[in-house]
Amino acid sequence: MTGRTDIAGNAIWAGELTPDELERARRGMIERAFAKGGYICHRGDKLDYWTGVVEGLVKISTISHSGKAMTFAGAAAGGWVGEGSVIKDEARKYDLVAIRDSRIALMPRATFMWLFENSTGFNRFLVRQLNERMGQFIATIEYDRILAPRARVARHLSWLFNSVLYPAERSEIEIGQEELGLLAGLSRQIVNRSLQELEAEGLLAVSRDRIRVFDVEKLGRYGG
DNA sequence: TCATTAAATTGTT
DNA sequence: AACAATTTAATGA
Repeated sequence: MTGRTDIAGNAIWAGELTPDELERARRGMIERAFAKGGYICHRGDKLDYWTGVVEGLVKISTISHSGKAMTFAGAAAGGWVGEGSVIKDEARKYDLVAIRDSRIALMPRATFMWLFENSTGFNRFLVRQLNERMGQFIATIEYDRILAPRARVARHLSWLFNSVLYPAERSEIEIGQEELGLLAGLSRQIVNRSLQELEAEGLLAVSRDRIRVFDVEKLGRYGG
């Protein structure tokens, strides 16, 4: 950890790149630490970096005109966000907030654009990711008003296990109930009750700071 | 290794 | 939001 980690080499898109491209990606890559509650960027900022979560948990959110906080998505370790703003070279349309102490990888816009224009593998990754997120946003629109808290918790959880966004195979994730509440836009109490209900249905098992999922498929379809 | 205490998280109201 | 119960981490005998 004192010597610098190979952020690029360990990134989920590293496998899509040629050795040459990967070497290029390594250049200028920065890693920064953010404390719990810290803003990685605010809406309106012009952040010239593509952002990856090395360790920790981040939420992508904004404050609506009515003053209500709204979370679009969460990003756990291994997730990368913000390519839209980087590609279009425009200000961020949302806040990036660390929900817990996190280590964030930053890829300079110049590097990102080079990969974007030269690496087919990198583009393959981007298309997959954008396509996957599109599906999530559509789901968000339909469920946000309609579905019960239980279903919201279920879907947010399933997203954290999304195999496209987080290729690493795993059956459990380190996340507290308060953190999950921040992601889903629900109070800790509601999350607690919802998790107990989902557990009673045999979809998952909760323990301290940890949730083990038995049926990701079912969670994703929950209530829909 | 075990016991004690402090801190963080979860369960309830 | 407040409070109790539970789990974990840290400390020291």
